[in-house]
Amino acid sequence: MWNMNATAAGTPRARPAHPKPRARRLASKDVIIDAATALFLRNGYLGTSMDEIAAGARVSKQTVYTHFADKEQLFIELIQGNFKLVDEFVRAVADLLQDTPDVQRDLRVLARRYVRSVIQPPVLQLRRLIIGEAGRFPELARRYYEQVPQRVIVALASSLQHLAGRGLLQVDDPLLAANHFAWLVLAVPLDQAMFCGSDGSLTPAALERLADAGVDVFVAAYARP
Amino acid sequence: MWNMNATAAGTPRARPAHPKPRARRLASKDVIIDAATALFLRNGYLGTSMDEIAAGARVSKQTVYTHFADKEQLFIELIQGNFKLVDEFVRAVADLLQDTPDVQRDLRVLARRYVRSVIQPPVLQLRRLIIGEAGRFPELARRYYEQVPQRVIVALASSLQHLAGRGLLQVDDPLLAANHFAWLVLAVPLDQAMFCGSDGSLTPAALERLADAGVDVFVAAYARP
Amino acid sequence: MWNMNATAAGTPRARPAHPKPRARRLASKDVIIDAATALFLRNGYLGTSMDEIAAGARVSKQTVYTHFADKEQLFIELIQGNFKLVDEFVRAVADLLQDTPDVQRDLRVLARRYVRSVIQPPVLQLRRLIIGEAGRFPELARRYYEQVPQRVIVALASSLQHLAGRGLLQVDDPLLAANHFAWLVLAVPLDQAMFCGSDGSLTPAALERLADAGVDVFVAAYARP
Amino acid sequence: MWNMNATAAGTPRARPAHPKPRARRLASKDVIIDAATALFLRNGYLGTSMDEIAAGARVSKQTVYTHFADKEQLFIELIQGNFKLVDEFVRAVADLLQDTPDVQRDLRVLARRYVRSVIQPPVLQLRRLIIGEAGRFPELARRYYEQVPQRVIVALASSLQHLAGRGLLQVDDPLLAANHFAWLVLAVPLDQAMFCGSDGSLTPAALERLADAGVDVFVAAYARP
DNA sequence: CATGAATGAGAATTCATTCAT
DNA sequence: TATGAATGAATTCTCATTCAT
Repeated sequence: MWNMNATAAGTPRARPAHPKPRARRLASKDVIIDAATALFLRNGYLGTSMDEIAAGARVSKQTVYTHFADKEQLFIELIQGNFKLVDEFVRAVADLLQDTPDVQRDLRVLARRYVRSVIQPPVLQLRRLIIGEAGRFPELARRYYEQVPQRVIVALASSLQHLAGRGLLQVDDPLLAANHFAWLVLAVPLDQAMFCGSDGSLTPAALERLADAGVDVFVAAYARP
Repeated sequence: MWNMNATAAGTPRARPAHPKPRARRLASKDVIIDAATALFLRNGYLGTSMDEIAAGARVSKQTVYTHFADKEQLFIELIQGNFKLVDEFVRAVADLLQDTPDVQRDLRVLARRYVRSVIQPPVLQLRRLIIGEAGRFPELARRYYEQVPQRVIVALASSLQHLAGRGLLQVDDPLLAANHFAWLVLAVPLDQAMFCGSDGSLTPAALERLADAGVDVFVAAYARP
Repeated sequence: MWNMNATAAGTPRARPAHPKPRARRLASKDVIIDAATALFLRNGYLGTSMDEIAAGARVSKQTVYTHFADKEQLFIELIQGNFKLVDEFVRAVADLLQDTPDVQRDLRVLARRYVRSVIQPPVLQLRRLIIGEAGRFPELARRYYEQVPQRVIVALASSLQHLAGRGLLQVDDPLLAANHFAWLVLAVPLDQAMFCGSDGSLTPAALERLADAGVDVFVAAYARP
Repeated sequence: MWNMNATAAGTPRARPAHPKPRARRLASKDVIIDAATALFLRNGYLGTSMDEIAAGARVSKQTVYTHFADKEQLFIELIQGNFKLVDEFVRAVADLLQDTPDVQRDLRVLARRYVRSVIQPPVLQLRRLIIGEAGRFPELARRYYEQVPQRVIVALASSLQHLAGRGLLQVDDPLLAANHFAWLVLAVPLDQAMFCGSDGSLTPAALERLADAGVDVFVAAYARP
């Protein structure tokens, strides 16, 4: 199972300092979040009932309401708990491009990691879910946009600017350049995944080829002449 | 209201030979589709009730069921009726690039038209809706992907290949090049629109700037040296 | 298919004297009755919808209402049309027992014919249907009781009285004796059939054994000493 | 009202230790069953709506659904709860015939009790209901047949065999003999009741005369010569 | 903190019946 | 006579939420 709260959920269970009540309390909240996440990602907001969530968490319905004011709050809290999914990749961006001797090679490495980190079922489902519920939760969608994909773009922009400073690239608008890089690399498989699930031709090899091709276009356009 | 069955619906209303019943009969299906479309686009599949649809169409609920077997069929039929939205743009692609003397200028014209045709509320809402319901209607999402965005890509690819034949571009993989063009031009505003609705900074001027910048990158990478 | 209106329905189709309209008129009513009968027998009164009947008769719903004022009338008319099912057997009773030289042998013959004529799917279904709807159509159930099973009892009683007159049986109350005969012979398989459908152990051989045993008891009790 | 869960339902009401909630909790299921039973017996399965049941039990519709998965389950559970109706009579059979000095007299006593226990509105309604719904609930009908009427027959057969062992009757096939006894005694009023409700000529005196006459025929045929 | 029972509003769908052609 | 479209009321069942324990 894909547990996006692995870190948060694992901790309290791992150290039962206060033997039962605390452990149980935290556990039940996490259990609820896990169950709800799985259901929301699969069936959407309206397609998921509080009954199903309680049943999935093996908890009474009222227990769900003890932890979350209502369905909306549960949904919002749960979705926001997944914003940290990109943290790792964002950290990697700077490291990778910092002092590279070969821009194109390392951009390829970065591109492949980028694609790999985004094109995985939970991330894609989350993206579909948030887009689909953007009408019902506009604020949430906006926050996701800013804190997840945009944070990656900002990190990329910063690194590209650094490379430009080293004279390796010609970058006038770093944010725009970061967007061009990101979409040249990611747009094709991501768009396909949005509509066709994971049953398309998205083999790892195909993803790498697409990423490489995107990097080549980027370099051709942005490399210092 | 945004009526995607304009052609079909318009005819009988324009020709009220048999005053009422005929008009009523033929009209009711279209009226239902119009009402349902507006509601589905705004509130999603589960967020829209058959009662609301009937009320919106000023028709009894059973009349809805006389025309459509059930909610799913209504949804599917209605969504598929919107696939023809891109027809016009697809036709324009070939015309625009056929015998252009200035590739970059005409690619810019095309890019602006492309962005303008996609970044408009009904198209965006439809895209959000289909992505959000891709789990519930996978087949429908797949068909949309193939018949709407992919058809544009195929048309673009064909035109780019033509330009390559004329020695104006260097294109090895026309489909990939078409994708690069499309996403360089469209991805930034489309992605933002998916999450942030139309309340972002998507002024026409900003859209044109983004489109132009995308074209420039494309040309820098794909122009014959 | 089991068409209990075979005689009535067959005639008009067989002679299309007035080519179309008359034939069609009569035909459509019969077709409706056939379809409705099959459905009512299988699914009961409430379990059968006018839509299904119209569909089964390949006729528009309004056509059904042209021939029958409403669902109740259709049901009543249709059920009453089946009362004549026993006519043949009633005629046979008198013939069989009139001048018999061997009472026990001919009572056995009669008993077997009786069981055979009752234990057949359409008759059983009709019986279940009328019993099940006796609360909704009490008058209809009463009429059925009098015109179908009671007519057989009356016929039997008359024949038994005749045999008593010939000094072959000792019969004080002919109707009661007829009932005793009928139920000794029929009750076991009929009761089982009411509850267990036709999937019980009601082989023809078993039916004959039961009938014979019932006749033996009857003769033991009613034979002139 | 005719409450077949008398035992189960009576206990909590009689002992209101925890004043309300406990009583309410346990009671509600029984209250629902009582209301549903009355309605199903009167109007049949399809003729009874869950709304009516809830209203009859003065309970919200959802409360009905918390106790019973769906209408079918409610119906099945409720019907099966009535199978124990014959328990008392089955116990009486053995007691009555065990050491009788006068077979005919005690068979008459038994016959009258038998008729009286079967020819009473709730039993008759239940029988009609199950026969009427045998198409929709074949398994339920089969179980009823085996556990209610057949259990009586088996008990009767056992007692008849006992009497045969004492040399008072001549019984080759005890089950068949039991059936003959049961139907000689019961068939006439039961068949009439199935079709004509309780408004027929089924006075207690008439029932006794019929029962006695049936016993006489049985004895005439089965008494040891 | 956790529970089982309860609720009222509303979901999709079907019903018998009628109207205009 | 026969039709297709339309209706309003009713169907079974589910929803998010709350109460008393």
